[in-house]
Amino acid sequence: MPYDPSAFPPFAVTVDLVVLTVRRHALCALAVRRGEPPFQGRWALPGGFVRADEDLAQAAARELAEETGLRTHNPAVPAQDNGAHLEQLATYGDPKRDPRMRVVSVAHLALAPDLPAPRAGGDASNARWAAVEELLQQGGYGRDGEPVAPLAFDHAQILSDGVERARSKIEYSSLATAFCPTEFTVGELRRVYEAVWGVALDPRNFHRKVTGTPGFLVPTGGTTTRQGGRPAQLFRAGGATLLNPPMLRPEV
Amino acid sequence: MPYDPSAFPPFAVTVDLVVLTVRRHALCALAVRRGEPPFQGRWALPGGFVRADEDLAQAAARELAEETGLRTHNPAVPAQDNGAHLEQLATYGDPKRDPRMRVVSVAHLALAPDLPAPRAGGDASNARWAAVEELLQQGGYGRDGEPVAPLAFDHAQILSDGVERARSKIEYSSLATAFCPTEFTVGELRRVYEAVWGVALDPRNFHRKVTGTPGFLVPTGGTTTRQGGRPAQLFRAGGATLLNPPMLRPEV
DNA sequence: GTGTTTATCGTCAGGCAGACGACTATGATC
DNA sequence: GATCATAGTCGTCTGCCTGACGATAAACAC
Repeated sequence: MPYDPSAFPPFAVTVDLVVLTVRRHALCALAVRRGEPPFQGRWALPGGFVRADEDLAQAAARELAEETGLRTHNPAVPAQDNGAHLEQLATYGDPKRDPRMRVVSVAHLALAPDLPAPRAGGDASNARWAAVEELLQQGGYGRDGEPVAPLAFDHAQILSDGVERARSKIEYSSLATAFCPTEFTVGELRRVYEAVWGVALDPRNFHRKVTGTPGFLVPTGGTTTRQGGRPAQLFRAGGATLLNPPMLRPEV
Repeated sequence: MPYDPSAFPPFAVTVDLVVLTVRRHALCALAVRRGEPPFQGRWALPGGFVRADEDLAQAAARELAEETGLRTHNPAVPAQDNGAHLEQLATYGDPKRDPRMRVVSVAHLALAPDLPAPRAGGDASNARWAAVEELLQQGGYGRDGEPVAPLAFDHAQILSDGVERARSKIEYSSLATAFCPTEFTVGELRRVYEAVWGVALDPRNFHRKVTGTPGFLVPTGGTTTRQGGRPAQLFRAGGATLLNPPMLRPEV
């Protein structure tokens, strides 16, 4: 027994993605250039319509795969593969957020290691990793001196919310490992925290903390010198998802 | 320039509400009885369609007012009034969650003090406060011996997510005061924590903790004996929204 | 007055975090 | 190959917070 369609207003439902990674000590987000109005030529978050037979999480995973080639791993399964972490962020439904029609966007947050190069449907020039700081500054000039236009729609707000979610969530969960390759060193993990929080952490206290938290890190036995200096132990993410006690973000 | 409506599937968008309060030392949620199919006669969370010109938060606030008469206070303004706290929870969009058609529900979480009596559009017999524990148990028997039917749709999942959000959020924010009247005692606040977490807390350590956290509580100067025993100081919620250090939920 | 209830203050030991010294093992440079 | 720079790892110390719990205070019921 379908509803009388006149009994409620019809909406378009989309998923938008905040895809974060850490590159060159900076927190970066995936941005795509819009090829059509509105906001033609401006940068935006990747996203698209939810299909008729699709769950929201499925739609987000599909969009993520289309834009980056990344698989999503099931949160119930420990992070063994190189898949990205994906979770729902929030939903944005201001009646005027899209000038064309009523669109409700279910934003998702994805965290990925540095490996992948962007590929927006095969067209790399229309997708890039940009420093979050750069994407969020209003009307300034980017690192290359070009003027920076604000993100399309309410995507600056969405990106800001996603970054805040990531910043707080790595405090009390093992999510920071989602930014790292399968095997990583304590120093690499520390640089993730430093990039996401934008602070400097004491390497000695950090090492004590993460190696002392049960279930956070599992040593693989191997070592690496890819960061220079003394060889460092390699670790994989442990089974723990919630850190107790949590990592403490230094005061500002 | 409107979209071609055939370019995307149309959705109905609703808001559903998880309205929590603490009554008689138990965490309770507002439930309404469904008057029509599907799930006719079953209990469900209050909610309704988002109107064409309405923001999601507006729709949630409107539904909350319709069901409880509660005003919502702006999170930017300190909680001076008796308004409820309202925040977006998560969005549920499984294609089969409503058998009639494709409905995406943006669930919201509301926290309210004990005062209000339910009034589902004027019909009190179709709305009630029920212990969360009772609403979430599958196929058991309630306190009154009546058999308990599970909540309609995916509302058990939504309620469960809302409760979990509340449980974790009172750890690191001053949100527990949203369950209290404007003026309250340390003991009353402690009983809120005990009801939400389902644990017993040491009154002495709790008192030291909350009175020692800057910005959490502001003494009003008054006292009360409404709980019996020695008169207790009255407090209002302070300006702080984030607690640092957080309240610690005891291990299970 | 005695007992009960609730609020509030104090004490003490254990644990964790921040600050920081010291040592180790690599690659780079001369 | 000696020296330097870099990064990793182990310890120490001190202060703060927490949990456990004793003791006191101020109301009410009888």
